[in-house]
Amino acid sequence: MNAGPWLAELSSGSAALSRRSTAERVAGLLRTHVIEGRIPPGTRLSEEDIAAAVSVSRNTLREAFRLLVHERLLVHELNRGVFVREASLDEVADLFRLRRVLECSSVRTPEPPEAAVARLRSAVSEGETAAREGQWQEVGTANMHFHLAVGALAGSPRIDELMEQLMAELRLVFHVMAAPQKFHAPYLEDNARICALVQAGRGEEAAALLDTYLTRAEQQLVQAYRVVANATASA
Amino acid sequence: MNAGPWLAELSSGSAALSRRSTAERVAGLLRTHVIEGRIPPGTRLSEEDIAAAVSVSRNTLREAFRLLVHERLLVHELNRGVFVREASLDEVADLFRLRRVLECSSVRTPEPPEAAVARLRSAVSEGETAAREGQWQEVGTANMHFHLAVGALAGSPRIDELMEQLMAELRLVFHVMAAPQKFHAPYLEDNARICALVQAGRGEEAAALLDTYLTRAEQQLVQAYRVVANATASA
DNA sequence: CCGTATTAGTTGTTGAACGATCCTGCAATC
DNA sequence: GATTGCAGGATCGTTCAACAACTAATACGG
Repeated sequence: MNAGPWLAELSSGSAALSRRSTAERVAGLLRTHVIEGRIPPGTRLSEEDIAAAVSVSRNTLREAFRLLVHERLLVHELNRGVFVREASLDEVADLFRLRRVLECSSVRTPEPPEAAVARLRSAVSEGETAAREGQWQEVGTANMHFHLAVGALAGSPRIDELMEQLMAELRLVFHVMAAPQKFHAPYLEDNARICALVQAGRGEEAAALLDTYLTRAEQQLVQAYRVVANATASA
Repeated sequence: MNAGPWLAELSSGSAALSRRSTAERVAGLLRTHVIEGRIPPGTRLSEEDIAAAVSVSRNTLREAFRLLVHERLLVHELNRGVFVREASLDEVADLFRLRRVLECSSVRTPEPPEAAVARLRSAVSEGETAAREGQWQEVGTANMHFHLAVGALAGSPRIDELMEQLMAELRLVFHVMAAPQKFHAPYLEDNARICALVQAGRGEEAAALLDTYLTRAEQQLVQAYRVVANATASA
């Protein structure tokens, strides 16, 4: 019996060890490509070409497509194929609406799990050091980690999953901007303030701050969007 | 160019006209069977058998499965097949947690779209007439319509979609109960009260009422769950 | 009685095939 | 000149058959 400390470690590893189907692995591959903007929004993903490129059959590739369509990274048009999503302004607004609901309510959680609070703290410091060193790309991912940690305060697997999806979509949207590098930097202070309020148990104030924060971020993003829209319209 | 007012009307109709793929139609068929409890939770869905039953190929059926797995009505175990979901108590609790977040925030929406408020009213009266006539099945669906309408107050397509998914799962969960018929009847009064508060613009009070409402419903459901768990354990 | 090897049944994945649908370009028409 | 109609080609939707990979159940041997 004698269960040592390696038991938990082992079971946590088993999750990673659990083999995944080919379709899931292909979906993972495509996901990173799409999220990191390597495939521009609006691109049609040819079944034949991609199947050949990753050397899987068309059928399995189609299963991978279904997964990513459900994650809203791709859109599927019958008899036309799948395309990298081009989010409209309305869709961006809706994304932020849901974000606001989830994050503000998470931050109000009376006694958030300590693990989530720790993640919040580390995300804040991660962002600060990255900013000090001028690594704006890292600031962006730190900011994402911050918001994922905010979602985790609710202690809900479902909300965690939703937040991951929202953040993935958001990263996709960011790529329409000309210089997303420094976008997140101004929000570092707010992140720290929100983190402090959460630790102090002042969830209501944190929620209020987060609400205005998200409104501002949305407006900034929408504005960047309009610029691009005008540029492409005049081109 | 002279675009008349019928143009918008026409384009709105084209959405309904959009044909659906075979996989989606099969998914729809399976969905109703699962939701209405005709296939008991835990059942394994054999690819071969079902493919033959609905006369589609295994590949197409697998696509349909993927859709329903993403809707959380089925679960997929690698190399073992897909099963009708058996929700654990934790999962039910998590479902209600998300429900509470979405519905309570929706009900607080400052100026909800009039169409949603109308749906709210009609759902209330739908439930009342069904109860008067003793049609408990109908009371259940009216109650579901009520909560969908609550979600619609936010005016967010995403939240609408989430609510539909949550309600579908909930219907699946209800089937573990012995007599779900009269389950919803006691909530009719609360529905009417919440509807009135929303129309009066008193969202905060409506949210508070809804919160206790959902807590009570969850506890009642969990209790019913325990009964079944004991019954199956002793069997 | 326990553990192991075998076997049967199911899922995972492939490759090819064919009909259905969409897009492109060109000719015909007003 | 702009719109309509019509090939032709390309791509998607779906099916089918086959085999590899895996699981679960059975039979076997200690």
